[in-house]
Amino acid sequence: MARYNAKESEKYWQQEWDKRALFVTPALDSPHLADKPKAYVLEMFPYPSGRIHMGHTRNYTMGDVIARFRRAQGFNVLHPMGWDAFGLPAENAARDKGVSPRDWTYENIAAMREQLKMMGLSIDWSREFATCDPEYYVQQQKLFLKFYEAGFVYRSEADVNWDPVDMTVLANEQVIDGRGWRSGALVERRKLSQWFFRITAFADELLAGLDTLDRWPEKVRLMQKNWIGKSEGLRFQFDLSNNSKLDVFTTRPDTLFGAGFVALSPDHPLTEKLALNNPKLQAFIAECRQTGTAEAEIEKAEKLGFDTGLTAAHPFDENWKLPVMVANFVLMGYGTGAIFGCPAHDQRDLDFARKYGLTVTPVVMPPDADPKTFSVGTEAYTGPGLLANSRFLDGMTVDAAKAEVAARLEKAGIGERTVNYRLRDWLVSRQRPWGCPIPMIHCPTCGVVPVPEQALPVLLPEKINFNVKGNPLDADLAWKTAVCPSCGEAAVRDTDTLDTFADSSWYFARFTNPHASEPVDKAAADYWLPVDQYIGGIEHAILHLLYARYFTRAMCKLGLVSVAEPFAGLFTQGMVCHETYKDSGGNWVTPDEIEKRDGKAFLLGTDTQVAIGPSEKMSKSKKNVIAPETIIAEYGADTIRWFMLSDTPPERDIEWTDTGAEGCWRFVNRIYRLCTESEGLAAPGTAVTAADEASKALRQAAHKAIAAVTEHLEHLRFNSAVAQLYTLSNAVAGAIGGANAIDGAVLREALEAIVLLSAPMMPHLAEECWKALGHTKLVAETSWPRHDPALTASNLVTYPVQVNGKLRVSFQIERDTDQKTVEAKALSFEEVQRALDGKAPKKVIVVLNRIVNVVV
RNA sequence: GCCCAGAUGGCGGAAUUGGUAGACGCACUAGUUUCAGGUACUAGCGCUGCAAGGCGUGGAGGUUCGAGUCCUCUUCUGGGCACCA
Repeated sequence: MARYNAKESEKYWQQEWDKRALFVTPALDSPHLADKPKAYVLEMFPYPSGRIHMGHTRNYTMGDVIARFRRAQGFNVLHPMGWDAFGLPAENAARDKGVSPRDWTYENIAAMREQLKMMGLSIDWSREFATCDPEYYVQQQKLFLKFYEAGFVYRSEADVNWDPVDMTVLANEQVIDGRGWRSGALVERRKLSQWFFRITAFADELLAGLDTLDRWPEKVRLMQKNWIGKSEGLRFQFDLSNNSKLDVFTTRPDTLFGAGFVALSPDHPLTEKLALNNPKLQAFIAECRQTGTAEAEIEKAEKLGFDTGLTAAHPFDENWKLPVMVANFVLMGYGTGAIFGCPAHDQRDLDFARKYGLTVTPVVMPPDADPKTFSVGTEAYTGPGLLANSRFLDGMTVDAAKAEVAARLEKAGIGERTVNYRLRDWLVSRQRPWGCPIPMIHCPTCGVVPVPEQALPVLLPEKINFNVKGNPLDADLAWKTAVCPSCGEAAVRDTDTLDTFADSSWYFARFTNPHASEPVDKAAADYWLPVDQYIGGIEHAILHLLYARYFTRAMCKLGLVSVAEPFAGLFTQGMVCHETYKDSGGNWVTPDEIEKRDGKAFLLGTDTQVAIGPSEKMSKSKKNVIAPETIIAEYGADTIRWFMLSDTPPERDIEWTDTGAEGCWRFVNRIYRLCTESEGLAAPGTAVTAADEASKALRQAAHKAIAAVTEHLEHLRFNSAVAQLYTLSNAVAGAIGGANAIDGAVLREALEAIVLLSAPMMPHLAEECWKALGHTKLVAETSWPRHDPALTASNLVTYPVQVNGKLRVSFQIERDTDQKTVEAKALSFEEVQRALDGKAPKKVIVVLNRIVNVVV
C-alpha cells in the first residue's frame, strides 16, 4: 500500500511555490489590483525565543488557512511575518551566557525562520523585519518625536520596582514574593521621572470605538471596556482640621451619610507632607511600599491603615468629624488618590473599618430590610435599595440620592460631577538596554530637548556591557554623552528605552511597506489597512490590542494613516496543552520519558508508575512540551497543521495527543490513496452529469461539503470544516466500495473537492494529489470551488414526531407539504397512537419542514 | 480582591441559534486481511432495561407545545489585572 512521503513532497512543493513567487504581495501599481478585493491576514508576530512552539504552530496554521483560502477566492492578499525582537529574554541570555543580545536575537530569528518555513506557510518573506532592526526602530523614534510634538507624550514621576542590591529596576515578572529574582533583596518602590503616552486623552474614543468592532470577540471588547473603566461620579472637597482641603472622588455619593472615615493613598502628596515630621508615618509608608506594584498584590494585601490624627468635616454637617487615615488599598493612580470610606456598602472599606474599629452605618436598605434593625456583619451590601439613616435622602433610590447629593454639593461650590477612568496613562520608559532608545537629550540648561530628526537614528551601542550595576546604557558614558541640540553644550541622552509594547503597536502598518523612508507609506497603508483578520492569543486581549488601537488613532490624528481602528477582524486562539507527569518524588517527567499501558503511565522500559496530571499549557517548567520540529520530522507539516485545526474549536485550549496525531497522519494517507489509487476517473475537465442514484448521492455529498467547508472557513470554524472533509472522504470511500460503479466524472469531482477544500489546511498534500489527478497548474494557482445550490437542496424533509416533547417516530415527506397532510400523516403512526394511549390530542403543533409535536 | 470565560459519552467536540442531543475524530470491542507489528477493511459503541420503555448536556428552580440553547440562583475549572511578550 502506497505511503505518502511527506518529507520529500513538502520540500518539493515549498520550492515550487517559491519558484513561482505565489505568495508575494501584489504591488500597489499592478494593473489588476483594483479588480479584486484585498485581504490583510496577520498573526501576532512572535518573540524570537529560538524555537517555534506548538502555540506558534497553531497560530500560524490558522492564519495560513485564511490567507490561502482568500487567495483561492481571488483576493489580493497581504500575509507578512516579522519578529517582536526587543525584550527581557535577550538581556537575560546576555547576562547568563555572556553573549550579545543582538547576536542571540538574530541567531534565534534565523533558526525560527527555518522552522516556520518548514510549515509551508504562504508568507511574503520579502516583507520580513525585526523590531530590533535599526531600520525599524529609527522609524519608531521618528514616530515618538511626532507624538511628542503633538503633545501626546509627557514626562512625569512614577513608581518602579527597585532592587537595592542590583541597583536596578525590576519588571513585575522579576519580583518573586517581594524579592528581586537575582539578588533576593527586598524590592522597594521608588519614584523615577519617566515618559508617558497620554492614552487617557483617547479613553472616550477607544471606548466608543469598541462598538464599531463587530468582528471582534465580545469578551475582548468587554475586557477592554472594563479596562478603560469609565465611571461617572462626584469629585468633592472635605475641609480638614488643619485648615486644608482634600479632594476625593466617589462613584457612590448616595452613601455619604454612611461615611466612616476618609482615607489617603500612601503616595498622596498630603501623606508625604504629613510624613515629613512624623517618623511613624514614614515607616508606615515604607511598609506599604514593600508591596509590589501589581494591582492583584495590592488588592489582596492585608488592609493596613494609619491614623493621621486629622479629621475631616462632613460636607453636610460641619460638626460631624471623620477620622483621616492613610490606607494601603487607596491607589494614587485612580481618582484623586483619596476617598471617603463607606464601610456598610463597600467590602474593602468594611474590612478596613472592622480592623480599625471605625463606625459602620448602613444607609442603603436591601428590599424588605427594616432600617431600625438592619445591620452589616462581615459582608458589605452593594445591591440596590432605598436610603435610610441619611437625613434628607431617606426613602430615595440609590440613583435619586446620587443625583441629590451631587446637585447639593455642586450648588455649594464644593463638588462637581466628573467622569473618571480606570485607564491610566501609558508609562513607556524602561530602564533596559535591549529596546528602542528614546530620542531625547537632557541638557542642564535647556532641559529636555528632542533629538532633531536629521540626527536620527539613536542607535544602541555596538557592545552592551552587562557587568555593571543598573542599566548598561546609563553606565555607558561614551554612548550617554551628547551635545544639546539647542545650546550646543554638553548634555546626556535619555538612557531609557521604549516599552516593547510600542514596537508591536504599529508594526502592522509598517508591513504595508516595510522599506518606506517614513514610518508609514500612506498609499500602501491606505490600501491595506485595516488588517482584515488578526489572530493571536487571548493573553493580548487588553494591553497589546489597546496600545495598538491607541497608536493607530494617534497616527490617524497626525495624518499618517486614514483608519482609526487597526484590526477589523480579531480572533483569539486557545493555548496548546498536554498531560503532565510526575514521578513518586514529585518531579516533573517529560512525555518522551514515559510509556503508557492500560491508561497508566510508566517510566520508559520500566514498571515504575508515574502519576498522570491534568493537561496544562505546554511549558518548560512542567516538562510537558512537545517540539513541533520532531512531529514535522516524523509525519510532516500537513499532519501537524491538520491536528491543530481538528476537533477543538480554535478559540479553546487544545490538547496535544500522540494518538490524535497518528489519526491525522492516517487521514493524510487516506486522502493520498484515494487520489492516487482510484480507478475509472474521467479526464480532467470532463462535464459532470450524474445519472445513477449512487453517483447522484456522491455529487450531492461533494457539493454539500463545498458549501459547508466554505461557510465554516468564512467563520474560522476550522474544526467543523475538518469534520466536513472527513464526512466527504467517508462518502467517497463508501461510494468506491459500494455495489454500484460511480460515474468517472462524479468521482473526479468529489476527489477534486476534497483536494481543493483541504488545500488551505494541508497545502503540500493537496499539491501532490492535484498533480496525481492529472493537473499541471498548482492548487495554489487554482480558484476555490463553488457549489451548485440545485444539487445540495433536497425535495424531501424529515419530520420528527414528538408526543409531549418526546420523540416517537420520524418520517419523510415532500418539502412544503401542507400542514394538514403532515399532521394526518404524523398521527397515523402506530408509535404515536401508542403514546397517545387512547387520549385525543389537545393540540398538534406543526412547524413547517421542521417538526411535529402532539400535545395531550 | 476585581474583571472575564467555560462546563455535553471513556476523551476532543457537533447541534441549522428554541425544534430528532451525541455529527466528525480519538480511544475501545468483535471480526476480516497480514508470518508478525503497523496499515487497511467490516460491524458495534451515552446510561439503564429481556423488552416496551425510562433516564440523560456541572447542580437546583423557572419560562415554553418543545430548553444543551432563554431567565434566576449555585458549584467547580480556567484566564487577565498595567515593567513577560
